[in-house]
Amino acid sequence: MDRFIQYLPIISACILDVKIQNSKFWKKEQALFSQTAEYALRASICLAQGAGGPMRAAEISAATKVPQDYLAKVLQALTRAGIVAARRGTNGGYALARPAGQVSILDVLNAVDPLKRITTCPLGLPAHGTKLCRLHRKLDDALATIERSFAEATLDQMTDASSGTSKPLCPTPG
Amino acid sequence: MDRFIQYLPIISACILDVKIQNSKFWKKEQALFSQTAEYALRASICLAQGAGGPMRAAEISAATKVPQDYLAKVLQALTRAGIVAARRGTNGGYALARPAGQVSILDVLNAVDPLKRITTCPLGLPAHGTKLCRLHRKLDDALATIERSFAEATLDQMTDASSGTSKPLCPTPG
DNA sequence: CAAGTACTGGATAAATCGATCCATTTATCC
DNA sequence: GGATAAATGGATCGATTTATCCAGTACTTG
Repeated sequence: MDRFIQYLPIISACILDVKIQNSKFWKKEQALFSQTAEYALRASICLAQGAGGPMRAAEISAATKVPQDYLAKVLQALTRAGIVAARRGTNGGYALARPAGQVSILDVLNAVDPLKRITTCPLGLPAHGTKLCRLHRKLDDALATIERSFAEATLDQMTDASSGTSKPLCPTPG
Repeated sequence: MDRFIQYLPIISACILDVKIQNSKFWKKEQALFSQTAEYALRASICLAQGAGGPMRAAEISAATKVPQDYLAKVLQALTRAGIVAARRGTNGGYALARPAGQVSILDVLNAVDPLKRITTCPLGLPAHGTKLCRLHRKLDDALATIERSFAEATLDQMTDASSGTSKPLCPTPG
C-alpha cells in the first residue's frame, strides 16, 4: 500500500492513549497571563483599595500574597511606568500615581508584560504571504478583544467599593 | 507633613521618565501565546493544507519555519493528544487524525499549552473571599471569550482553500 | 545632624521554556 | 532479510522567568 491511512480507526487512538500514560507527558505550566502580570494587578488593586495613604511593600505583600522581594521588582516596574508613586523613608510606601478610575488593567499589564499585538507575519515573508496568515488574523483578533476589554476596565471597578455588595468575591469552583 | 501626596504633579512624572531611560528597564518578552502554541498551530494548519498525504517533519519544518528538532517534540505532543497521526519509515510522516473541519484551534492549543480557566481564587482563601476577586472574574471572562472563539475556529477555516481569494495573507504593518 | 525606615538596584540561584543532538524503534523498499 | 527512511524519546544546553539576598540610597523623624 502506498496510500497513507489518514484517519486512524478508533482502535489506534486507544493504543495512543496508552502511550500517553507510559511516557512522561510533555505538559506546560504556562498560563495565558504571566505570574508577573498577576502580581502587578493584585498590587495595583490593593493600592486602589487602600486609597487613603501609601502602603509599604511589606503590607502589600501580606495583603496580596506576592513574595515580598519579587513584589519589590514589580512595584519598581510600575513606578517606572508612572502608574504608582514611590516614597522612601519613614512613612514611605507606594500609592497610585493617578486616581484608580484613571488606571486601566491594560495600563498595568503593559507596564510589566506588554500585550503585543501581531502586526506582521511571524514567518517573516513580507511581500508574498504565507499560507498561515488566517491564523494570525484570528489570533490578533483575540488579542484585540482582550486589549479592548482591559483598556475599559479601571482599577476602581475591581475594588469591593465599586459595588453595594460587600462580598462578591471568588466563587468556589462549583 | 504627614499626609502623602498621592497624585504626583506632572513634573514628578517627568523625573520618573528620565529614570526609565537610565536604568535597565525590566522588560519581558513573553507574548500572550507561547512559542510552542504558535508552532503547534502552524504545523497543524500546514497539515490541513497539504491534506493529500502525510508530510515529513522536515517538510513541515521548511514550510512553517519551526526548528526541526523542536517541531518533532511538538508533533509528538499533538500525536499523543490524538490530533495528528504519525507513521514511521519510508513514506511516513504526519497527517491530521481527523478532517481539518473537525479540529479546532482550541484542540491544538490544549494539546501543547492548555488554556487554563480560573476557577478558584489564586490567593487561596476559599471561604472568605479576598478583595481581589473582581479582577479574577474579569480575567476569566477574557479567557472564556478566547476559549469560545478558538473552539469555533477549525483548521480548515485557517487555510487558503477556505476562501476564493488566493492571497488574503498577512498584511504589512501599515 | 544622627538614627532609623523603606525603596532601589545589582548579583545570584532555581525553575521552566525553547532548542538541539543522537541513539533507538518501527516501517517501507528492494 | 538487509538497507534505508522517518518518527520516538532520552539527555543536554541556553535563554527567559521567577524568586531571593543584600548593600546602597533617599527620606523622615527627633
